Amino acid sequence: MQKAAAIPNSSTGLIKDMDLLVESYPKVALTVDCVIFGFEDNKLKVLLIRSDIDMYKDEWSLLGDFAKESESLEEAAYRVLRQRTGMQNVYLDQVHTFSNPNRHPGGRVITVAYCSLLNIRHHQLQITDNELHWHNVNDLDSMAFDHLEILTKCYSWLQKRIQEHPLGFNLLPEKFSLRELQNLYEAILNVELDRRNFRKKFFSMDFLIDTGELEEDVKHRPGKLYQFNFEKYEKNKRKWVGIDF
Amino acid sequence: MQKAAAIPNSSTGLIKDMDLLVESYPKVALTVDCVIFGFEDNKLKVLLIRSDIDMYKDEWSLLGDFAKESESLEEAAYRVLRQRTGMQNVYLDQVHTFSNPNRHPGGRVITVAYCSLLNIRHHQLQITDNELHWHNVNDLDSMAFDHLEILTKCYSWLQKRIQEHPLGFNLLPEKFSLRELQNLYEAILNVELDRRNFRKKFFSMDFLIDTGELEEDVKHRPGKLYQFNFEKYEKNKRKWVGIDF
DNA sequence: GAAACAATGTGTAAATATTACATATTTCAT
DNA sequence: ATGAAATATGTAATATTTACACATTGTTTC
Repeated sequence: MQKAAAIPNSSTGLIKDMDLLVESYPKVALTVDCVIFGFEDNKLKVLLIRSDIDMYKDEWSLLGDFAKESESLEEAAYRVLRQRTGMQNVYLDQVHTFSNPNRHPGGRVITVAYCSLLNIRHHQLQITDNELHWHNVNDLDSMAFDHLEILTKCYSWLQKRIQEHPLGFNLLPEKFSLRELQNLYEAILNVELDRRNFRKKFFSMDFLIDTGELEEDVKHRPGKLYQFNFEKYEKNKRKWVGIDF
Repeated sequence: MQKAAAIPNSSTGLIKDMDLLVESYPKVALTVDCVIFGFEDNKLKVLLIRSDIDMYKDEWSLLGDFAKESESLEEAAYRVLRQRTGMQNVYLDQVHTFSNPNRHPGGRVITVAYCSLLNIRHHQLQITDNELHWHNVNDLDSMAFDHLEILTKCYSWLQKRIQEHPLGFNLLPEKFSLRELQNLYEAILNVELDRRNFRKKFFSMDFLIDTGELEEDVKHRPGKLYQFNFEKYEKNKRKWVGIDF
């Protein structure tokens, strides 16, 4: 059922019937894919699901879904997060859109990749559900569809982004030690950092709140526990990050 | 003509008929919009076209088009650039995807914004064609659709990006003076920069080639003309830009 | 409970990068 | 020849980053 292209108004040259205009062009299926990062055992993790597609039956894939008729892609991404992890108010950011015509075996499907950061402990993963699994980001070398490419892009994005904004806090528990924070940065950036300089840098940023509490159940001298001052960060981020969007 | 949803294989739970799967979800029209930046008279410009949509008949819009059946969005964006400016091998980068369900009056249309940088002089704009026009980026306060939002996003993106990568060279003639380069940065970042420090910084980056030539037709002492060493930039960008993608 | 251990917590000097600022040089216009 | 207006360059002060050493605190072991 092919509709005719919109016909410009003969006197003005302007298109009046927008519906006809839009209908006359090819349409595509649209998905979102969430790259959900977590942090555990000093390793950066990503939440994956066993592929439900026959041709990728031995592969893992990102958590995604088709966009519904009248939701924005951001809404769709939040919906996927909520449905799969049960979590709300999770950090989420759009990273890139993947549109290779052959990326999906079922036809033309465009996907918009979102990067999400959450605290694994807050998320009650049904371990009984062996369809979902946290993977070490650095151990993956094959995934369904073009998902490894998407993951790689989001990982690079995160590495860059975490050096400009303190996103890492989203991956940590509410209260954390400086050592945990440093382990997180080392895991994401794949480098070793100097303890003293790391500490100095974070204190100079001035959005760590000393809770007065100490670590517990730790083998040696317990470290102080801090909280992230989200409020202060929101107020000041323009200053210390430079021009940004 | 509604197709049934894909039926999982009863024994494995895996989906076999991908076509059915994809067909069973809502589809959307897909466009690319190119934010084409240029530089002239020490002002940052953006190339816009008079809207051909009746409801936006007094507004300007970005250069865009619907994606064809089997081209990637990047290909579509290059096609738009080629068709509208006649130029090839132009700098192009994907910036963001806009998906507000109400952003287009004709129905659900997703658009992927690309940022492009080109040298206005290389581009033979048909000035007779009053449909196309270079606008001062900072003078725009209203556009068709959500194009002002898209432009704003791409402009912020450019401001950030130009401080990490020397993209600005794409906006300048092949040979340029240091003053022109500085004017460009000042126009994009909307700041005044110290001449001496600017010079020092760029020379330390070490991809300016002294052509030995001087400016001509200039009122006072002519400045040296430089070329950008694209080769060296490509080889070294990882080092001086830090982690990036 | 004293000593060894293994972390945390803190300070300081050196190197590097950024900022602020001044003077000499070259060409054009008169 | 002179003055005007830009280019070209250097240097000191400041801020940031890096490298590195020692004291402190709580745990474990004997």
